[in-house]
Amino acid sequence: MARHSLAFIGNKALWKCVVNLKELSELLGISQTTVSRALNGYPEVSEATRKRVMEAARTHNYSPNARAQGLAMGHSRCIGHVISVRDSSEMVNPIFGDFMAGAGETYARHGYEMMLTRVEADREADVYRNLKARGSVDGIVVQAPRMNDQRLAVLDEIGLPFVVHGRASGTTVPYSWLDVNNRRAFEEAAQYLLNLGHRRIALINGLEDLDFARRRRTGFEAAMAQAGVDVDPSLMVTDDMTEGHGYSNARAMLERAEPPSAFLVSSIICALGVQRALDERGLRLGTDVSIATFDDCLSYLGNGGETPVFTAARSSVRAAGAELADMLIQRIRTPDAPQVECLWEAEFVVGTSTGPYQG
Amino acid sequence: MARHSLAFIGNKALWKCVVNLKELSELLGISQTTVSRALNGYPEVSEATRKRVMEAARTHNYSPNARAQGLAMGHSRCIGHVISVRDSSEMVNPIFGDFMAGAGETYARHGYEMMLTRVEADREADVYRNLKARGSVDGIVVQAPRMNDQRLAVLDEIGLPFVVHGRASGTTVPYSWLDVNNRRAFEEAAQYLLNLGHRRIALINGLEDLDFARRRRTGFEAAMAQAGVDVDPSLMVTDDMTEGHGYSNARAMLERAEPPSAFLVSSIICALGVQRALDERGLRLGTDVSIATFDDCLSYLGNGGETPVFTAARSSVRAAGAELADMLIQRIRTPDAPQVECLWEAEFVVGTSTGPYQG
DNA sequence: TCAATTTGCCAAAGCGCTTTGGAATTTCTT
DNA sequence: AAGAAATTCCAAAGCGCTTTGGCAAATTGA
Repeated sequence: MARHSLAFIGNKALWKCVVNLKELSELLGISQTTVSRALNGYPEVSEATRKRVMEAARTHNYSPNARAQGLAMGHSRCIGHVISVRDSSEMVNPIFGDFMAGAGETYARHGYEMMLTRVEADREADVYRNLKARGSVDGIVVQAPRMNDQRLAVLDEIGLPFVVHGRASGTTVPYSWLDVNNRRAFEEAAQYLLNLGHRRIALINGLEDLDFARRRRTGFEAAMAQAGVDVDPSLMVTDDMTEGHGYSNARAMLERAEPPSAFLVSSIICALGVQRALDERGLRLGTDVSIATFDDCLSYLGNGGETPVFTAARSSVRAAGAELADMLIQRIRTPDAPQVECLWEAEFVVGTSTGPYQG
Repeated sequence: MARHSLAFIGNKALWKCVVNLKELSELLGISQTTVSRALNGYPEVSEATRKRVMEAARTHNYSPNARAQGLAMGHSRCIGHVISVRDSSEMVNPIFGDFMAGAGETYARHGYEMMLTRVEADREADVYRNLKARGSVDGIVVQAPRMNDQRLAVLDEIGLPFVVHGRASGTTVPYSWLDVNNRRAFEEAAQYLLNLGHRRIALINGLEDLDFARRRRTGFEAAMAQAGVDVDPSLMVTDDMTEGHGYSNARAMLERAEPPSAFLVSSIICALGVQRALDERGLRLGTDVSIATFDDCLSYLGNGGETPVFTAARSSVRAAGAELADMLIQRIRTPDAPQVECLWEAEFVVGTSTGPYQG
């Protein structure tokens, strides 16, 4: 057990950056108890000594050992996030970085760290069990819930606090969630396209075992039904939301006898692929063919400015990360508080990617 | 200290998922020592008891508490990654997700977790100090090193093992790194464009306080010089690598009296923006104007297949993550081993985004 | 056969922190 | 001035694990 030891107590020759409570207390000639209390703001210590202690802590660069502290206090001050990778596609969700940046901001403010685990998509439950058993995290953020997701039941059973980004239709356990009103967003977007005169509208959706994708389709179908337009099932595809899939699906549809005049797409990345398919056929975006999309406000894909490129239902995934982190921390602090449910409406913005149907 | 306690030892009514070593040993009527040794594969325990112990551990869902284990052993089995956010741009690096997925794979195989911290780009050193002082991580992966990056000196000083994704020109401390040969990659790409007859070639680079961006420019300039072509400084920009910046920079250049006939771009995301600028002006990609780019092989931006869209220098950031994770674990295990330096050559692929210069 | 190993197990110390239950010391009452 | 009440501090126990140093019992050697 190589522990960096103090060469000379009372001398200046302290080991850089590794002072522990015991050493600090010896240095000050005060008990560990008092030092600990002084640093943690307990009232049983005079302001004079508190000042002295805090100063010493600063000059000697003391920070309590996180593991020891956690062991003593029974928590880890750590939140678990899980990257699920489907061995089939190996795709990493592009929203991941922005979501984490948002969450990380909140965590930092509350003194939490975030712990990441990568796992194959069907073994997530094992990871949760393990994180709980090892006490590695105090809570978990569940991303991309699926239809009838059994993960929530597992988390509920093992008693690990969690919040969900999205919702999981068909799950019976109670849980806190934050979601965008995906149904409504896509209904609205579809209505907008319909109002422009489009009838053959294609839906390029995410994988429909994901709950949000299913909701989006529902919204799309509702708008179409309301307008009395039949949905051509062959114009609805569900696929990984990559640029490549946007391209290939759009291309296939455009090659058909009756190509769509508008596309409703699940993400900007995917929409860029659709756009490429248009370009390839010499179709002008917003004139010959329209695209509306969902926009997660990814930081490297700005779709803002005066006139956005893409007509879109917009909701910041980064803000969602920040808010969910807050919700989880509340949940951890007050486990008996009622579950929180939070439905955000997407903002619909009109860009240059849509235009009236050209007879 | 709410600790879930065992209701009835010896009875079936064990608290789900929370058995500790002591309880397990009492359950088995064996000392903690022996149970611990049995589970950790020490030889001082008979095969019979080992079997018995391991079975009990499995049925009772026992996993050692990570913090207690870490405290006793003096490590955290945890690797730190830092998300730097420049308050100016607030951009999250889009390669982040894929890099983490690659690294996570390696970590999982070796029993490490990854810990994420978000921090403003100029306060990274503080975070490193804190991670070290609190003992939160056993090592760190440094991403996106800058010119004369002082972070490496800090890490070296505080004795926290680290590896670097990229290199930091002007740093004096020794360190292990893995980098793509960015200079060469851009030299090769520029040469390719030059061989196609292009002379007015624009460089849309990343921020040049980042080391890799500087190297890319060097490569570009070398190729131009070698071909005897003067570089027009106004055709070289350095900016955040977003789609928006790709668009706006390309647009500005295309509006000029003497627009470039080819673009050399720092990332596919950025290249998509350039492409948009071309479309807007009715310029055909690969015919009227050529684009060559760097391709990090992001999982959601496939540029593969028979004929890639973009002519590109290609190197998988995911593979880099996996390899760097391996390097760091080696470094932690054998701190006295010599530093490892690893230079990967990008693979140059020809796509449809480039074509001969149209006099 | 008896000493010398080896085998299989255990009690206890320690990792660095928090917190309980006092014990001194000071200050306040009357 | 003496007892009550704060105030200020401390020793020690405990969080759940690993590891040291030993002690019996089983095995071996001559």
